[in-house]
Amino acid sequence: MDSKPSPAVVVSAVPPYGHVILSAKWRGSTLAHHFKGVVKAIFEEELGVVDLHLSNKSCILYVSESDVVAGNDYKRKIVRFRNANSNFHGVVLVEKTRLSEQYFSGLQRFVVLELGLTLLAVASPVEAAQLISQMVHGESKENPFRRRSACRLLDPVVLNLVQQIPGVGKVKAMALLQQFSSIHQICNLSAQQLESVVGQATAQQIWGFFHNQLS
DNA sequence: TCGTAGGTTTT
DNA sequence: AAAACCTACGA
Repeated sequence: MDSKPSPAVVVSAVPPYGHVILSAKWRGSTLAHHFKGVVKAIFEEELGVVDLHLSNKSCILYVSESDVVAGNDYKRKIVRFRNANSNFHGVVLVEKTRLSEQYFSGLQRFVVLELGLTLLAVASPVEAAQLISQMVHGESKENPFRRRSACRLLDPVVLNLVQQIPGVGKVKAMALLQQFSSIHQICNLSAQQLESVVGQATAQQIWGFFHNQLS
């Protein structure tokens, strides 16, 4: 069921779950056509330089094969895209085809290294639609397009285990793993060594947790 | 899952 | 003493 009377007023640029907002110029395009049945498209006239909004606070700029090959000052466009959407996670979706692949590494250097945006390559509009569908559907689950607050270097499983130690919460678990990197290491530390990271009371608690056999 | 009250630890 | 932290509880 396509809902044709979409609201004329833009309340916000964040679509409801399972939907994407895309700029009106995509109406009737191959890309939009392949959303059918998987994600719902809401067309919006004034989206500025953005092509597509996802509800996970991401917005997408689509760079087509012809944009790349013709050099259509897409760089200027990407810069405007980045500047206009500081609150969102900017993703540049580029068509990497036989014709455009020779320009890809240059584009990659520019988008990722210089602008700090995410770059995703697809071979065709159909593939782009599939990828976007996956991004939309993966929103509720963990997905690689979500902004991560914590640093990715710490294993979340290990982090959780360390937090099971009484007196140790998020902050101290992070601090401990930053300094000692493994549970195995932490459990062999003396209370004095632990005190270099954590306070005296907590150091005792941690040492006790590993060494006091509770009855 | 997220925010917060209330008690404890750290500085 | 103030700031930071931990935990448990309720929306």
